[in-house]
Amino acid sequence: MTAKQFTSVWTREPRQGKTQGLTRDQIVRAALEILDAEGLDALSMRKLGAKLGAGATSLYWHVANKEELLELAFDEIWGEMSIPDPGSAGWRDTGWAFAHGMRKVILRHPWVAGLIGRMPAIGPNSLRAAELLRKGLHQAGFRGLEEDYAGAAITAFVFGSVIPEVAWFSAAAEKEYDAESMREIIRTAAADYPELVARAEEYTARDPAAVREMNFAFGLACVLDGLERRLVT
Amino acid sequence: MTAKQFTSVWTREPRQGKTQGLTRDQIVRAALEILDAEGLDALSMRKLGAKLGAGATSLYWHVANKEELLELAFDEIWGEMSIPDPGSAGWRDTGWAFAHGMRKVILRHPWVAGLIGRMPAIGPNSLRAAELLRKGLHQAGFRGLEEDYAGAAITAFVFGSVIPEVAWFSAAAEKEYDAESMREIIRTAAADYPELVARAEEYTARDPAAVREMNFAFGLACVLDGLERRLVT
DNA sequence: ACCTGAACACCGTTCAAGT
DNA sequence: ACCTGAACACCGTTCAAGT
Repeated sequence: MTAKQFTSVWTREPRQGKTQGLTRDQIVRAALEILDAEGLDALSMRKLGAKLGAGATSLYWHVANKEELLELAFDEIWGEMSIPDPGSAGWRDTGWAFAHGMRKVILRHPWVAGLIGRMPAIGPNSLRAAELLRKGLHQAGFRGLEEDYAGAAITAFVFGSVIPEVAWFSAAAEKEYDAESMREIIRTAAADYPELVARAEEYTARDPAAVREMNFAFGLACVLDGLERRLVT
Repeated sequence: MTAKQFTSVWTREPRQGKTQGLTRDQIVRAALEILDAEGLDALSMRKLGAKLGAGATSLYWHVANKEELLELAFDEIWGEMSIPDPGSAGWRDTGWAFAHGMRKVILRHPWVAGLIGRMPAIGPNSLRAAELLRKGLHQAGFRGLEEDYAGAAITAFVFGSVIPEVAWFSAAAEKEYDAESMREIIRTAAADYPELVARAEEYTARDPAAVREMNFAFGLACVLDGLERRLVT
């Protein structure tokens, strides 16, 4: 009945590595290498330990568990996002750059897609980004809860766009599916809905990267238009 | 080098259960019970087998692997979505109802959040829903690729909103974290960003379910406004 | 302070064997 | 046609023991 205490990597001091042995940074860097090269499912404590020339269980000295290690890795990559200071650019440009920046980071590190929403984004890099977005929206004129809502709308759209995007291309890539056989499956599965099939055919006939870009730009423009309208009235 | 053939549960006939033994339906229903009661991570082939009074490995006669079993379960729940026929309602109402319907389904079955984007949504229920959305947007006036983009914008927003929503409350619920200790962590982690902390305080001070509802409604209205504007001009 | 190895309690899946 | 059990190759994590 008594509620458990919530704890977090971000409010606990890392154990201090004087000079010897492993450091938390080293571990996170090695984890990122595995994640980038082989994906989320490929990261195991044993494999990570081996890569560092240590036993798997040694890692537990530096990190409470795998979940917290992933929190550290998750935050790390948001450091790559370059966001224009909302002071100089207009809020709409800031939102645009923010959304595209997030998307690029996720496409560069597809494994994050599997972590989004699973962990609190309260690491330093996540917070830095959140603060810049908040500042931009505040300058735009949003106040109080609407400041949150507006920011949530943008990030929700980005996450919801990019998660399936990543899943499709990384599944297709790592399993090397034949594109034509995928189309064939869709044709027969959706045989009852000819218009849906027609849409899928046109969609897949073009350069996939370009279509996805346009898809993203279209939706983002909708969200930003909606926000703008909420400011005017 | 030769690309692998893509296969799918949806285009393969289920092995026919004459009268005896397990059926695929039975397995999927039992899986859904475990998923609803205990969540995605709690579903294992062994546990599912035991629930059905069978060996874990018996399941592999009816289902190729766990992934395909999850595809079946994933599609099943979209059957609960009731969508107004776009013929009678206006497209904006259809979009609104569609988005809220999706959200409700996900909140009722939080485990789906972990599957979104991970599998092709080409089961019968998913397709039925997709077709209704497509029809609504077509009637609204969208044509060609914009029909896809408009639909993708709506679903992206819904998924991106609901995934973190589900993650937070289900993590908080199942681990029974003390709400005050979570606020405390945020306060110290975000100590450098007083405005961000202030936002979080206001956000968490209110009835969480109501705030999330408003958050969702706000963002959805933005997306729909944006779509509307793209129709007019 | 840091690391190790053995051990525990799990996984998904394959496959020869049974009925 | 359907199910079983043993087995394989893994997991994350704990903990007493080492240095």
